[in-house]
Amino acid sequence: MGPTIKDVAKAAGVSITTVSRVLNQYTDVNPKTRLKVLQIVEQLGYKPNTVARSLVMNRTNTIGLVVSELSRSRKGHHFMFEVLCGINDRAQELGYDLVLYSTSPLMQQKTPYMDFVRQRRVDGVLLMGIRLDDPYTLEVVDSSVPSVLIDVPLTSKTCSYVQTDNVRGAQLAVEHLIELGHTRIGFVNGHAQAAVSQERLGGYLKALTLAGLPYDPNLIFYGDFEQEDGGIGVEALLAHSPDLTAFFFASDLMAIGGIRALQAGGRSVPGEIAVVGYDDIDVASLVQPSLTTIRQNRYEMGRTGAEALIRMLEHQEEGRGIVLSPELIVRHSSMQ
Amino acid sequence: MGPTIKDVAKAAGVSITTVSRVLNQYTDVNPKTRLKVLQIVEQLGYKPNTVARSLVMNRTNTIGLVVSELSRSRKGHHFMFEVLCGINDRAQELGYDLVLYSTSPLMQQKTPYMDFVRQRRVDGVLLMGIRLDDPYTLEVVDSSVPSVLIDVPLTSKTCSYVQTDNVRGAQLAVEHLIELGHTRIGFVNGHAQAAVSQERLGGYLKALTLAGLPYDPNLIFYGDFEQEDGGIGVEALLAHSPDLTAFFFASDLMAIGGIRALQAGGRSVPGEIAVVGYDDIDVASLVQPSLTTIRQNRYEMGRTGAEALIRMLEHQEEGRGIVLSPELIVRHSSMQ
DNA sequence: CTGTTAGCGCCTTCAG
DNA sequence: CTGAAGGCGCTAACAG
Repeated sequence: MGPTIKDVAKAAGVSITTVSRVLNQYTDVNPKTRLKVLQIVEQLGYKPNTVARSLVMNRTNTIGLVVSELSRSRKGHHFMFEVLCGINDRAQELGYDLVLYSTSPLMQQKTPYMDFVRQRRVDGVLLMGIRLDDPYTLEVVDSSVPSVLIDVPLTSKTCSYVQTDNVRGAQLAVEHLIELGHTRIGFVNGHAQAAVSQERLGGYLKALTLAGLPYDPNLIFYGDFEQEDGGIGVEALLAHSPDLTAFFFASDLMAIGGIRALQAGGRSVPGEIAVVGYDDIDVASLVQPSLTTIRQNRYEMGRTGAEALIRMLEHQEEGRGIVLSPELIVRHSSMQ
Repeated sequence: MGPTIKDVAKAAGVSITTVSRVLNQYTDVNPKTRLKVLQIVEQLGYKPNTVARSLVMNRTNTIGLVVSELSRSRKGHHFMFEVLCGINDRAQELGYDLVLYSTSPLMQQKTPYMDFVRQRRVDGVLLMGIRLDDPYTLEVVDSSVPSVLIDVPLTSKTCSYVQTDNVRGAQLAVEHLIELGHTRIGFVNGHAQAAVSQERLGGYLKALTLAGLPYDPNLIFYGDFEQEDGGIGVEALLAHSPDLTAFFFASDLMAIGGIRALQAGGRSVPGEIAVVGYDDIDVASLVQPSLTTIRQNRYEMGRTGAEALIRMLEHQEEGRGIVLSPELIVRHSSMQ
C-alpha cells in the first residue's frame, strides 16, 4: 500500500524514531531535521497507519454509537437522525471517528456490553434508543468504559447522560392547554420503560397540580410513540371520558395519529379538541392542522453528547447529567 | 485491559500459534487441544484484539460511509436515513463495522480520496449524497479502493453503483398524469449536478414522446430538492405558462412546497392542478392532500449497496451497476 | 499436529 | 538532539 514510517526515515536519512518525533509534535528535534522530514512526508504522501498507532497506544480515537432497533422502529427516524448528525459533527471536529452499531434486546443478552466494547476497541460509547429494562442499561452504568446515554438519566463515574428536560417540556405543553381554558386533558404517553415517559408524566402532573386541577388516572394512556398508538389512545380515553377537550401526546407521531382518529370520529381539531405533541419533527409543521408541540434540539443533544464523552475520555472527567431546555412551539392544533 | 492470546496460551499450556489456529478455524488441530483452548477462552472471557489482527492482516473488516453534507441539508434526512439503516444492517450481517464520515466539497478538495481511505484504513467505501461535480466523484471511480456510489451511475473495475431506475420512475409519474388527461405538465426538477436529475428529465421526456406530446423547455424548472424550491418553481412556471394543469416534482419536499404555493395562490390540488412527487418520504402520506409519488426502496438500496461492496471486497468482483425498480404510489394529490 | 521465528507499523524508554 | 532496541497482540510461513 502506501509508504510507511520506515520509507520516510530512509528517504530523509534519519531514524524511524526521529520521524515519529516529528510526527508527534515533539519539541526536541532540530528544526532542520524536522523540516527535512516534513518535506519527505509531503513528497511521499505519507499517512500514518492509524491501526498500528492504535495498537501501541491502546486507543483508537474512535467512539461507538450504539442504537437499539435502529431500523426497526419508524419512530426513531425522526428523532435519531438529527442526534446522529450532531454526534457525528462534533466527533469529527474533535478528531474522532464514529462507528455505528445497532443492537436489539436479544443481542444485548447474548453479548455483554464489555465484550462488545473490548472487541470493537472503541474508546467510548454513546447509546441511544435503549430502554430502562434493556440489558445494556445497567451494564453501561457499571462498566469502566466511558459512556453517554441519550435520554436515560443515569450517571456513574464513567457514565454521563444527555436529555432535554422532559418534566419541563410536558409542563409547558399542559400549561399551554390550561391557559387556553382546558381542564380535562388527556395524556397519551410513551411506553413506561422509556425514561422520558416517566418524566413527562411528572410534568403533566406538575402542571395540573400547579393549576389546582385534579389528577385523574383514567386520562392517561400508554402507547409506544408510534402513529397508530395515538389513534388507539384517543379512542380509549374518549370512550371512558367523553368530556375531554384536549390531548397531550408524548410524540408528534402519536399526535398525528390521534388527530386523524379524532377527525375520523367527526371531531374537529382544534375546533372541538386541542392537541399538543412532542418532538417537533419535520412533519409537525406540514400536517393539517399544523402541530403545536414541544421542540427538542436533537442536533444539539448529539453534539453535547459527543462532547461530553470525549471530555471524559481526554480529561478523565467524571460522569454527569446534562439537561437541555425544551421549547413550546405554538401552531394551529391548539388554536382557539 | 482484558486477557490476550498470550494469557490463553499460557493457561492452556500451548503455544500462541495453537491458540491462533483454534481461533481461526484451522482444521489441523488436535480435537482435545482445541477443546482445551476453547474452554480457557470461555473461562477467561478472551476476546481477540481486532486492532492487532487488522494490523497483521492488513484489513479492518470495516467499511466507511461517506456522506456529503450530512447535517447541512434537510432534504437528506428523509432519504439518507433509511439508506443508512439498510447499509448498517447488511454490513452487520456480513460481519463488517460501519464508520460514518461526512464531507463537504471543501473538505474533498483538501483531502484526496485516497488519503482519506488510507488513513482510516477502511476496506471499502460507500458514498452517498455526492454530486457529479464533487471532487471525490472522479477520484472514487479511478481509485483502487472498492467503492459503491449511491445514486451516481458510474462504474469502474473497483467501483459499483446502486440506484433506483430514475428514467422509469419519472416516466411512471408523467404517464400517470397523462392518463389522467393532462397535456401541459410542469416539471420541477432537482439541480442539474445530481445524476438523478438528468435521468428524471429523460423519463419526463420519454413519457411525453411516447404519448405524442410536444416538449416545451419552458415547462422545466431546476430547484435544489428543498421544500422552498417547489414553491419557487411553481410560481416561475405558472408565470410563464398559466395553462399548466399538472406538476411533477423531483422530490416530495418540493412537491409539498409546490402544493402550498398553489393553495396560497388560490388553486386547489388536485381540483385544478394535479401533483406527483418523488421519493415517498414519510410525510407524503400525512400531508393534505396526501401525495401521489414515486417510491424508492431506500432501505433496500442501502442493503444492496453494502452487499455489493462486500462482494467486491471478498470475491474480487468487478464494479457493476445495480438498478432497483421504482413504484408509483397513487394518493389524493393526483385524484380527479 | 505443534512450537519457533518473523514480522505488521508505530511509539517509547534508554543510552548516547 | 538522535538512534538502537523492545514491544503492542496477532498471524503466517517454516520446521519439526
